[in-house]
Amino acid sequence: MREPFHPQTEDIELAAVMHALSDPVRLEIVARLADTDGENCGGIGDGIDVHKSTLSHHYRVLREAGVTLTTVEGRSRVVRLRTGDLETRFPGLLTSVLAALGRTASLQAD
Amino acid sequence: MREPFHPQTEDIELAAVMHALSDPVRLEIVARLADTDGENCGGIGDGIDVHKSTLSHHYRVLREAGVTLTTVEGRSRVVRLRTGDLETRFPGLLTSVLAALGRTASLQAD
DNA sequence: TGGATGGTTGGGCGATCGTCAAACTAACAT
DNA sequence: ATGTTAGTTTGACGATCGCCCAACCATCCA
Repeated sequence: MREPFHPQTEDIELAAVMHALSDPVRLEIVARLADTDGENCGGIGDGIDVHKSTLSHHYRVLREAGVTLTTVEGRSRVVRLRTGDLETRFPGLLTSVLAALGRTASLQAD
Repeated sequence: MREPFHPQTEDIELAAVMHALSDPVRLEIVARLADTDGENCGGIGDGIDVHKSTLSHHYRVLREAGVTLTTVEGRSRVVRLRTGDLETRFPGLLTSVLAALGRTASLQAD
């Protein structure tokens, strides 16, 4: 399958990022991505109690807002936080959000 | 008039704050509050092109999320950013948002 | 080729959102 | 008392949201 759409770093909009991070399910996803060094934790819906299509929707919102990077690996997807891009675009923002979630940002280049 | 409802500092929720800061009009309001040392800039709708009731709605969202503090002064309201409370609850968050808006946080105790 | 796996897409549902308009309330001035 | 000023509240509107279900599409393995 084609690689899905991702905004360029400079096209990431603050309002879109804030909106993406305003939903409990998406915050939980982001928290888990932070736990696993920015990578998706094996199977796209690891214990979050929503339908898989709902989860797919949330992953899309995060991706299109520029929060995550989704790459296709065979028949599964790997999702990573765009830690570096976000730090470039909005310094300190993701770090403080992760801190608020009780996580630590593991800064790495994307 | 009665003083309106404000959440306690410890009751401020991340998702609510993120949601409050995910709308362009509200981000503009926050940016202007940051410009005027956290205070409302004379007249609650200073040049933002929305109806006054819409503006009132946005001020309520910000207040109930814990982003702003609204006090009644005669027949007008004074709105301030809850800079200190937010820094306590979610360190660095408001600062990075204001930086993203091209503003500087003027940290003061509320 | 066929079947299972992993995820997306589209439709539909109720709920919430941002907006405006109109009515209302409270504070001040005359 | 009357009017003005400043803002809230209520109700309505279309748009979007989060959710599920069903159908679909790719990929991999037999």
